[in-house]
Amino acid sequence: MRPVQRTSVSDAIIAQITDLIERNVLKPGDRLPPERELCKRFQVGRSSLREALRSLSMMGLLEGRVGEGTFVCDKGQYVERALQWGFLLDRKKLQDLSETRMMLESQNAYLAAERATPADLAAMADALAGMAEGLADAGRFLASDLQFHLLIAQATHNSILYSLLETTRNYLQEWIKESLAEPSLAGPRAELSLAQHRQILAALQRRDAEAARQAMAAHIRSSSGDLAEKVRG
Amino acid sequence: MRPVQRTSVSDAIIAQITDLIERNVLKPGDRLPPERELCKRFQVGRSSLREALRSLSMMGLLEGRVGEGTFVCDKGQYVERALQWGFLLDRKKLQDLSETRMMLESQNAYLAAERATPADLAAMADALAGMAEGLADAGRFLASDLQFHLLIAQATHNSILYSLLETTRNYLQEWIKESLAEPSLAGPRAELSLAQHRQILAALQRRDAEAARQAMAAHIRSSSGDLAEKVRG
DNA sequence: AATAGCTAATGGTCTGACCATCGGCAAATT
DNA sequence: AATTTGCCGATGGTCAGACCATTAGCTATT
Repeated sequence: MRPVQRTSVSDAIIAQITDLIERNVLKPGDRLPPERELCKRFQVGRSSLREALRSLSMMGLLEGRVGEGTFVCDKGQYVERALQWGFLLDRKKLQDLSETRMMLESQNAYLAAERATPADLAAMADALAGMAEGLADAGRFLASDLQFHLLIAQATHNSILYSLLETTRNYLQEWIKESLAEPSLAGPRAELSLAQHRQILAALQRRDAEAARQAMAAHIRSSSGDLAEKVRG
Repeated sequence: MRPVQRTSVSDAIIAQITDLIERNVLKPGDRLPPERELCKRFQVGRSSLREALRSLSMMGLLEGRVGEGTFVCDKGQYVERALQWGFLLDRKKLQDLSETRMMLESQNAYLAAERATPADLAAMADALAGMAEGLADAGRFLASDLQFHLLIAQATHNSILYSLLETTRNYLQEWIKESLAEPSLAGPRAELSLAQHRQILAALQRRDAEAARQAMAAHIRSSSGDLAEKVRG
């Protein structure tokens, strides 16, 4: 004997709708029939239907707009979202996260060197200019800094890697803010950071993947050195 | 002026409960108060509460057992729920994911070479022996194979990297099962794979991080070559 | 032609009810 | 005394109906 198959109504609805989206019967942007209409078609109560729709919304498949209807989202964020939930629980491990970030950034630099388009490189140059102009303005400097790193991740043209870096940086952001509050970033440190970024961009421009990776690794090591100490302390 | 903050009741509940789990107030295995009790505490209707609980269940954070109550899942099970949607990946995403996995695995090998304890190495040797014994049994061979890779990730002693690798592999495996036929692994391919694993372990044992990374990269490149072709086709 | 106001449709929420299942307990059985 | 049986309350799962807030589209007023 084996455990009997116990199916939940909501799960069945979720399966059906997911199947429709997979088979492209429901295309991104399409509008679903109203909830009350779906209730009649599925022969279920509105609660069960809504629980199903809610779960699908949470997964990024659907989006409900009050007064308008329920729509199919552009497919794209499932995996990223799942990965995000994935290590939601281990967030205490800052050191691990920091290490992961460093690995992502250097490896992204490696890939970006091979794949960056002229437009990607131009955008990075812009961000670098923004950093230079913001030498006196810590806020603007850091914004351009962040943008530079995200542009590199974007230049890998790998959405998973981009989203992973984005997520790790988001988690680390609060501690980064803490370290920027100190005057340590002002003056020579900012100029060092800028020089390192120039080095990275130069490596990318001449398509030297290994140099790009090492430059990025060196940059992060030096720029997050005291961050690591703070974490340990 | 800016758009006013429109908060949904369910979302608020989801935020509160996830926060409790994150802060470890709710530990894995714990039982939540009954739904009707939670309704009174949150001052919300049961529909909204249930929509929230359903979403959390779908994310693998909670598990409802009829007649018993709602429980916090042990962390780790959330991925299994999520990988149900693995087939929604398009080809580009699969390529990206595959690339991410390769990067994670090789980098993990690098770190593992520096950090693996004797116990870690012994466990890897065991897994390798399991592969050797399972040369005729595809199921056992693959299980030992997977275990070997997870052991390497574990040997980094970085929970984030481990969880990331676990997630990516789960996603890929779900898809591999559907698309990749069995016979390709039989015979010489399995022996090649085994030899590559031996090479990796040897590099780890002599603490040669760079060699470990390259050996792992080479292994994955060769072992996932036909997968990549299938993805493109 | 433009605006204000109305109406119907829709998602969001609440309430109360019923059902199937599970755990625990007491009575009945061996 | 140990085991089985049957029952009861608690609980999650489901359903139906109602009300609310928001939105789009139409209508009538300006």
